[in-house]
Amino acid sequence: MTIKEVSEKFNISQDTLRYYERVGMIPHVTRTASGIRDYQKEDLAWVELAICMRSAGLPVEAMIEYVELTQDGDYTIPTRLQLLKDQREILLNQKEKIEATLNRLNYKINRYEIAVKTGVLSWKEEENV
Amino acid sequence: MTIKEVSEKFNISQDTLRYYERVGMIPHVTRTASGIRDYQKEDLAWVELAICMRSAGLPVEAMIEYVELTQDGDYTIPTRLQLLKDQREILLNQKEKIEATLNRLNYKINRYEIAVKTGVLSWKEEENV
DNA sequence: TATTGACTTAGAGCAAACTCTAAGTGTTAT
DNA sequence: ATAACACTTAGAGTTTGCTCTAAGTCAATA
Repeated sequence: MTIKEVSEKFNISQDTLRYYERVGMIPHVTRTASGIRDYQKEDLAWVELAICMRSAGLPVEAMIEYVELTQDGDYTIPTRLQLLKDQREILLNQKEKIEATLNRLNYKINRYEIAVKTGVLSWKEEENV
Repeated sequence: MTIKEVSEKFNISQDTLRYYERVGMIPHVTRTASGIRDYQKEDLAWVELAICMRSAGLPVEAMIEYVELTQDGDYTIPTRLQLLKDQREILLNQKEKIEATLNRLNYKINRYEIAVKTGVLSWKEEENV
């Protein structure tokens, strides 16, 4: 699979794909004899994983570390496990922040909807609940 | 309340507090006769709202727009309502991304934990599920 | 065969959200 | 009253994560 096809498949720019590889967020991609990227199944799996992690907001740096560890052999498994647990912790935290903010947004939206319907703002905006 | 106290109360730098005010992410803060910030209850409510929105990852730009609209009077209520709904949409989306990534992390963590316990990696790492 | 177009690299540029610096003013404790 | 420290502003610098540019190679088609 060419870089163009991968970029279209995952809806991500070719630049970003090269960047991910360059910084080590995915391992080196398979190349043709003339040095052109030819993504294999495994390469695609790494790309897909990288996109998933990034879309959740995990730092590029964490993925780089994880990839390095996987290249270093099975003895890094406990370290990898810890890394994954740390990232999970970050995501659980972020999820809570989002939920708290969603609750506030819902509250405000509800009040504004009543205000739009009735023409009366039924709470002090300054409260900023 | 001085900027120092507010910074300690919310665990956010004084620089960031000044920055939020400068770019309009919160309305102008009450000042003493000599021009020094003296946060009132309402100012604090804005700060707290700004921090909440930012912690969920919403862009500074959205808060700036919201603050501008609240300063412009009640006729902007329908616009504000739409803005809040848009931001809620973004957060719901982000929450889904996080949940998808959490599922993957949990799967991997589980496999690695078994590997650490049994000494056998029971799946092909390349699968990157 | 020439030219079009996809690919390559190295490295510069950019946007967002802070974060820091410099130069100066105000306030308070000894 | 003078040192120490908090405050002020304007503007420069930093980090992250891309994104673009330039200069060149390679492959396929008119």
